Amino acid sequence: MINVKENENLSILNHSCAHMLAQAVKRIYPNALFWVGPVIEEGFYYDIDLGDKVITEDDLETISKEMKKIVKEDKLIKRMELSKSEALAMFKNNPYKIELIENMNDNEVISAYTQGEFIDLCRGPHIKNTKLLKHFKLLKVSGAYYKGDSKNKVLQRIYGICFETEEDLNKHLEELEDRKNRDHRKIGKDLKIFMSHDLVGQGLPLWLPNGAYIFDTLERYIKDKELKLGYKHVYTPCMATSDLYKISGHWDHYKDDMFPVMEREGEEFVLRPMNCPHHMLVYKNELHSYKDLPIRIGELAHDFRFEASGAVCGIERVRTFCQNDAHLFVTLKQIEEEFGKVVNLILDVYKDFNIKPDSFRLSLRDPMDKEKYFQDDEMWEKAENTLRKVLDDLGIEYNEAVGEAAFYGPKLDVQIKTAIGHELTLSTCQLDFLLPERFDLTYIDSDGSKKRPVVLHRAILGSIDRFIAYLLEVTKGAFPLWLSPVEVNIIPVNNNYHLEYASKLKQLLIDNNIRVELDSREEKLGYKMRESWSKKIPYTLVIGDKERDQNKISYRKHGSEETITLNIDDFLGLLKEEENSKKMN
RNA sequence: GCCGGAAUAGCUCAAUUGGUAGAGCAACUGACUUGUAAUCAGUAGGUUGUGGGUUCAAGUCCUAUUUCCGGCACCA
Repeated sequence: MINVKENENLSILNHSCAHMLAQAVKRIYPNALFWVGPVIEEGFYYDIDLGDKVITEDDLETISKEMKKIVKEDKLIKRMELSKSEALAMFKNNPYKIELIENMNDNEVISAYTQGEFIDLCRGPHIKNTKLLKHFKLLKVSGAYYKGDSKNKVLQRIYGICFETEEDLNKHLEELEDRKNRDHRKIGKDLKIFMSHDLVGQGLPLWLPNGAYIFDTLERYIKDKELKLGYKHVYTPCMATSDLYKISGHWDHYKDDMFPVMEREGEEFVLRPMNCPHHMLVYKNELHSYKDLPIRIGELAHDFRFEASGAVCGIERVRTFCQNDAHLFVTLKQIEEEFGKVVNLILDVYKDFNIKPDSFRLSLRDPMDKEKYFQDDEMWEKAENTLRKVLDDLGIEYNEAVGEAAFYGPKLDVQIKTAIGHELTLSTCQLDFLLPERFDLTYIDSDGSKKRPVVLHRAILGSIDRFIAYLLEVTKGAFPLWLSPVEVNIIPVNNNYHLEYASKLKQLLIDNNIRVELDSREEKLGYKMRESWSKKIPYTLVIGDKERDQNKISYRKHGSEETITLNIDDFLGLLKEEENSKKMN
């Protein structure tokens, strides 16, 4: 996928195209007031105040036509430089531009660009004339909060993209179309992974047998890894009294994003939005010696969050989800080593799934945000520097994101990009000095004194739900053998002659723990092959005279047109080997 | 939640300006007995998301609501 921002020529082209869009909008809506029109990874947009007017898809057509006219007019794009007072005078009718100008330094040279009758405040640079903007497309329109703050009014935002050639533009539009076919919602429906129903509710997916198999297999996979690394798994309730979250501090931050309180016999209960408080109590259940630490408590835990209706998306963002959660209780000295082990576990798992993350993000607090983050500068700096050091030592490339930390501590987030371009966190590891304080957690140190442990929160697969969404998109539903709900599909050439042998084969595969189906419907072979292919079953066996008489099997692998004939034992060996290797396609 | 758009058979989609809701696939029945990406014929399938309203007449217009889609905001 193209990244316009990383390509200097394309950036200039798209920025100029944003100006041309504004010019066209101004011609059609003379009262339009313009805010900003930046270049983004996927082209450009312009935020516009049109009063009560709302731009529709139809209006995009009209605006596009006007833009094409401007291309034909071949306006020269000229730069002019202004003093601050000249700029203020020139844009006096546009309060948005005035605001931008007022925020500039008094002695700064302010530039503006003109093309025909249109002028826009802009740093530049731009292309020479509008003729070069021929190959553009307006893509979508939406409301966007002024300055990105939901308390502000909504401006009209128009998105578009511009290329140097017609071919580049068409290629990009095709890619956009192709992304829709990789969307986990489409694949999840086609392959019967999950469903939803109005009567169950928004963001509450139902896992169908295929999806449930994948879900369960991932759970066993990660639990096995964790067991080997000394994790102990627990089961804790999906609910608790609201007091638990008042102690943890989550209540103050997130009560509006939780399902509302259920009250019975004078007690208040809530569905849990996360598991940290439960695990704190598990730790607190016994007295701990420094010799016991680190203690690693894990749980595949179902959580409930009342996500904003506009945020819910397939199984990628839901209102009930299963976290691959764990809390590591460590001494100060163990932080670095344990954090490093978590990062290594993440890398190990990513190797199994061939995951190439978009970025590693070190999420820091915003020191200005006194409301979200607990106030203890020393604690924050210590925590942030520790994470930084471990990442540096491990040689991991990362970017730092101020204001992305949890309220209780900084974290490492592994970011991925979905097929339709959402940036999401897959794995996370968070350092926390606060909750041990809130829950008064202690261990007895070697000198007999009580000490406070530190907590690492971590999720490797993140939420199983989101992880499956990701897998659906990168594999397009063609799962590796070990995760495939059905591994082998047997098709007899002719039921009259081959069904008996095919049935025996099926039983043999079942006895060897292979997930197998036998398609004995009275349909044409070609028809059944097509269906087996479209269900993305890894191995399709065709069983006829040859196989029956020689006690063999013939298979075709998903994605290949080659037919291979093998002895049954060899085939079983092949399946076992492929399953164990966890090889991705 | 905010700004828009959409909702028609299990799925993918049709239905001129308001005038008898259709097709393909899937399902079912029958015929065909087949060696690798759709055999043929037939049958059935719907209170057009839901509730109100306008009209002689509503899938189509108005209204409320639910869900979905595209963004924005949010994401412990």
